[in-house]
Amino acid sequence: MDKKKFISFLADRNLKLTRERDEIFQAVLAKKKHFAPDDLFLEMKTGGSKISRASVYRTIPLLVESGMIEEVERVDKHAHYERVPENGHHDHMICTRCGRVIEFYSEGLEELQARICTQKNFKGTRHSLEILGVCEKCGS
Amino acid sequence: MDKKKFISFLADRNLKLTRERDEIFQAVLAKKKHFAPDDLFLEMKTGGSKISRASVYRTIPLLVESGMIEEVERVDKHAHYERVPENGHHDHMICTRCGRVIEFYSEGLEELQARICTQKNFKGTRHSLEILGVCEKCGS
DNA sequence: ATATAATTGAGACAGAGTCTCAATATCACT
DNA sequence: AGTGATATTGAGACTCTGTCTCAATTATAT
Repeated sequence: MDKKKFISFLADRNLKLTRERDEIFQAVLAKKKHFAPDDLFLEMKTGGSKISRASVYRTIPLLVESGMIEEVERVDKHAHYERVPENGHHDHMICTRCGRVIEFYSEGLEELQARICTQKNFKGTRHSLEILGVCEKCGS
Repeated sequence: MDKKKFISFLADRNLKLTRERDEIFQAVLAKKKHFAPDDLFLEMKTGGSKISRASVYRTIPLLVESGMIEEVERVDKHAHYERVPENGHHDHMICTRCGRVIEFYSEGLEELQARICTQKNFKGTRHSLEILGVCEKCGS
């Protein structure tokens, strides 16, 4: 996902590339891990930006729709996002003791899901799989 | 999940079987579909109970831990739960157009996940898989 | 340069869920 | 059954995430 793609996404929908959207795009680009919208907003503010909470919350769905980020686990009460990684989609294991998040990807799992969708005449576009349990370190 | 199991779950943890917990247990038992905690609370109130919101919110994690209910999809902003069905666990497909929830179960999917957990030395206890997309009816 | 339509920020608002603490209820043990 | 130690409750204030409104501002096509 590069900026050109985001700009053309906006253009396609008659949306404007404003300074605010650009700032948010950059801030998200700098994110290496999961983040919550409100944290992003606070970080930007702290970093000197004049952005408003509303703009952050308004822009996030655009980033999702343009394919730059996706919503991830909600162990917590509120939404979390992460950049769609270059190396593609993955799922998560979440340790209920220490909160560690382990990313994994299984081709077999993806294929099996696709097959199940076909069976049910369901056009799956994305999915989220979270396995809760206890990680190696905590599982003494 | 019957009441005896819940009672012994409580006993194991030095928790008391109060009238309130019992009321909530019964109310949840009567639920056939997904429900949100706040709705449950309001229904109980409307039904004449003197229960407090705090008690409902406090009891729900106990029902989850005792295996009576599990948290399900969060397309919405808040948590939803459903009774763990007699016929066992299942996953969900969620139509992003009409909101319909399709339940499905795949033995293969379960096994594959178990295998992945083993590989990662992760003790999976439960999982939630939601496939988002467009259902048969909406996918014209 | 201008017109039009999209966008912004501030802050009020809404809704879910949590917390506090004094009053009360449960249960194990007589 | 009575008692004491401990768990639990309800009310409502509070927090936090997220949404909405609307007048002022800004991006873009022309």
